[in-house]
Amino acid sequence: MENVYLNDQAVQRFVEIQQRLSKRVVLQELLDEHVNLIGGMDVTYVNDFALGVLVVLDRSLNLVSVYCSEKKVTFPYVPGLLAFRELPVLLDCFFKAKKQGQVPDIVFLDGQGIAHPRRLGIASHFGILVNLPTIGVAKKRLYGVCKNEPLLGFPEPLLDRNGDVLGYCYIPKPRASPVYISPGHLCDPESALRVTTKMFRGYKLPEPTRLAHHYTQLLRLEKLRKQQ
DNA sequence: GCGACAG
DNA sequence: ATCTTGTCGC
Repeated sequence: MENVYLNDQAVQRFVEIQQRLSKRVVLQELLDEHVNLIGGMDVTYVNDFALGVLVVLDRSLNLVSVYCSEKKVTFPYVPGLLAFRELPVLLDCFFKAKKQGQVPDIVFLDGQGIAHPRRLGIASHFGILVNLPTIGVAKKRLYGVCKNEPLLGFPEPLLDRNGDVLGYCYIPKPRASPVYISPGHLCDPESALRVTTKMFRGYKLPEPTRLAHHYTQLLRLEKLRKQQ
């Protein structure tokens, strides 16, 4: 069920959905005092299954809770269409948290926000669907260019073809490759940078996504152990 | 036509 | 993302 191929017409259908949704993305200042409960999400894969995690942290970055979900994968990985592959399992995690009355004030996702060909990376798409501020922190670049190479602790603007700032390329740790920070929804590039730089604790990734990735790997080991 | 291409 | 060991360095 994983060998799903998308022909050009199918790709175009999803691209049009993104173009329509991207008009709903709101870029605005996000105040620090509105960031108390912090969410972080990630997804891993085991054969045909996607395993998702939502971690919730308090403003001191202490872990408050972990929500997880498992879904069969029904969409292939296509650069630019990542959200259609990962959103199902992520939304399920989010709804579990919501049922517990534990909705984060902001959510960090592993991937791009508006630093995307149609300004609708997975962080923006998720933010629109749940109506929450989101920030995307990706380990690789997808779209946009930097004028210079970033230096440790000195963000370098990530620009689109018109010179508009999409986000920032940033090296949080010595000898680490940069991460790409961009606002998803209800946030702007400057706020995304300011809030995200407060989330680093000595690792390449900010605590919300780093912890989400950690729990996702634990789930993966558990899943592999059960089926062998 | 040739690269680039989140996870 | 995943497949995978050792190794350099603090």
